[in-house]
Amino acid sequence: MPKVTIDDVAELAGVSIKTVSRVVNHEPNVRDATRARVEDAIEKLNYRPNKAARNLASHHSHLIGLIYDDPSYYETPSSGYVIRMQQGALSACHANRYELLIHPCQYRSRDIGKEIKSLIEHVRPDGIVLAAPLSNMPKIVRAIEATGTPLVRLSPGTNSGKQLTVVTNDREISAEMTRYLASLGHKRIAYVTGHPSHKAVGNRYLGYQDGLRQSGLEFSEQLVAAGDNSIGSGEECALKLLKRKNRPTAIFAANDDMAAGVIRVADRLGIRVPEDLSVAGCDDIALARQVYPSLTTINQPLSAMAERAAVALIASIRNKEPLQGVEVVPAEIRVRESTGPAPEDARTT
Amino acid sequence: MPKVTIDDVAELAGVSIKTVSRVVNHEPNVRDATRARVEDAIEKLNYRPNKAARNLASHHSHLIGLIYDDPSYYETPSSGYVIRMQQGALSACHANRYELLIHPCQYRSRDIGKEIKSLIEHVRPDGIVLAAPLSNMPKIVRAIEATGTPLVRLSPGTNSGKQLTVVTNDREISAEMTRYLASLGHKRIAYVTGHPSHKAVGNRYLGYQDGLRQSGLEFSEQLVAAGDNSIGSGEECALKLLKRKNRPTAIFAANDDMAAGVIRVADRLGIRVPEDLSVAGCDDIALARQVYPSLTTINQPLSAMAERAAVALIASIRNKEPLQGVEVVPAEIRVRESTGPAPEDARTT
DNA sequence: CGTTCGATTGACAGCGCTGTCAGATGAGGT
DNA sequence: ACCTCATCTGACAGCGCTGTCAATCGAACG
Repeated sequence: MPKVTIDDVAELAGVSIKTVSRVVNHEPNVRDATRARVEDAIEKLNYRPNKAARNLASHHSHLIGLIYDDPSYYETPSSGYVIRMQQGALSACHANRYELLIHPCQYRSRDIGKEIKSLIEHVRPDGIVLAAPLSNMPKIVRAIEATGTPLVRLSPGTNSGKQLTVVTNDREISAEMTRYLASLGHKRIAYVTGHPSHKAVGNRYLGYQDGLRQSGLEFSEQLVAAGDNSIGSGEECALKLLKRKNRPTAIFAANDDMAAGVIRVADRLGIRVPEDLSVAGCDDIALARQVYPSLTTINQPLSAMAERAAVALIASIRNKEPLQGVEVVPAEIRVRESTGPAPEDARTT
Repeated sequence: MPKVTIDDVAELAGVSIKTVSRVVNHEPNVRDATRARVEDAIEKLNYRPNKAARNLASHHSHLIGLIYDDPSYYETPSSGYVIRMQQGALSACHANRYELLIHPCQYRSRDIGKEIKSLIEHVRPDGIVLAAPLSNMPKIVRAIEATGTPLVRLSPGTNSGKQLTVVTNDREISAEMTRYLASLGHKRIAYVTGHPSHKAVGNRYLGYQDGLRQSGLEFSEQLVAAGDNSIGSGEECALKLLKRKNRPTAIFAANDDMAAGVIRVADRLGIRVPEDLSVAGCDDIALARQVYPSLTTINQPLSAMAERAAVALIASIRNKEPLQGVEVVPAEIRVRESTGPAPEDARTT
């Protein structure tokens, strides 16, 4: 691999190195003919710009940091979460000739603030994407802000405001799911709430209520059971809801694990899904496709959100414009086998 | 954040910048007193070396690439796999002031070779860790070799030899698991094989046979069923094995998914685990801890393997020594609830 | 045909560090 | 006191690129 430098390209193309630099960096003010000549030379020589030199001269690291909660401390589900975010962030970075540096971290550790600050000082990324639930922890957000590195937060529960925030439309899409169930003829649509500490999950509950209202159905505490996001809690809630004399014909759970629990209990009780009972979840985890019947659910556009965050970050670095506001990446309903028309005998009730 | 350069440190410490550089890079031939003085100055000024400048001057990128098969094309299980490798590689890199660049890729894509070559030429990592199953694909290995970048392969099925290879002791540990079952009094220990294309899984089968021999038990085709690594195939195999008149008292499956299938079937058949039947798996996926009873299994030291690979890579870059041979990272047996003493009435048979 | 002004191009000075190599230093031996 | 040799230290020349700013070009215009 004989090293090819910008000088070689400049010589072959008969221009100055500065012009080559302009072409490589897609800068304006290069005549088309010149650009073409330079591109030819680059092609011929198989020239690859040296990142270290570029970084040194430009005072940019061309690195984006993705900081998230280390999933290896938990059970699997969260690892899919991480992978998808990485994917989105990676594709945004690569499209812009940036690199992505991943940094899982344990927010429990006492010195997490110092740790992150030290990480940033050493690596000097040009920007940082901070994933939930870290995006909602003041200690961490402050540590990053203290370094002055541009920051985009993903799905923070609260909106502390300074930086850009990328969220999804939890409430609206949950309302839509509820309306979808209503449109199938369901009158008694129950809801299984999630862990109260999880903000997004709270929004889903509000969306459920919106959806009922929009469909002309009445909200009733009788049709709500409180889960904690686990499969087990989904089972308990299902049991509670399905043992009622006037049992619901549809159950909407705040996440897929609980929805899976509902299906499991229905199966045990001899209630057919979706003929006798429609079940809907939220998150579209792999499990949603693996259970039988497969689960109608709401996807979480994690990849798209991370991508959006990285793109915004890079754009703001380029334009030297500050990063602010809230960006919404819409989620979608994935209709699968677990939902269907309400049973005939329930439609009039 | 006023930028602190090496010159500032040199001035404060009253030495030349070269000496500061020596201290920062842990080079020898610096008097202890001098080193201490410089370290004080670094501390006082909160100096952080500039990576770009270092990379440029040293002709190293201080980057390690981790290339693996993009898990987002499959169902979840593999994402845990990726996370664990990332973890191991990350910790090795950070301990040595290297950064890790992740690169998921789809090996199906026709131009995968070119893609990887181009990636490497652009990024110029100092070394590459190549995960299974990519580590076993000649097209990919050749593409990397063509760039001249040092390479370490994880668990390649075959040993094409040139580069260092990090593997685990599949065969030995499977033999140990078999002996463990035998030591519990089991005489009829069945085996569920995995997908034949998967090399590691083949080694496990050999280990099973070794284990039987070492325990003085006879190998019998009657006690082997052929699965394909899926839960479903585990169920079929279990059905086949457990319907035999002289049914096995222990079943060892080549992976956890199939072992989970075995447990499920046993449950359906009213066979108690572990009282009537011991079940062992392999891989220690999250599922192994989630099923009831939890699964005795063999862990896959993915994190340790990736860490070892990165450490070896960095060491070889430092010493400019070539990288060769095979390194074995031992796996361990995780005893959980699914295995126990053989039933009394079977111990003599 | 001379001017004007934006578009295009190039000369040059670093960016902050490391490799090289020569020079300084000092412990130990004579 | 002087020499030797291993140890320690510093001067200096880049690494390959980008930012700055001045120079040049050329189409439009009077």
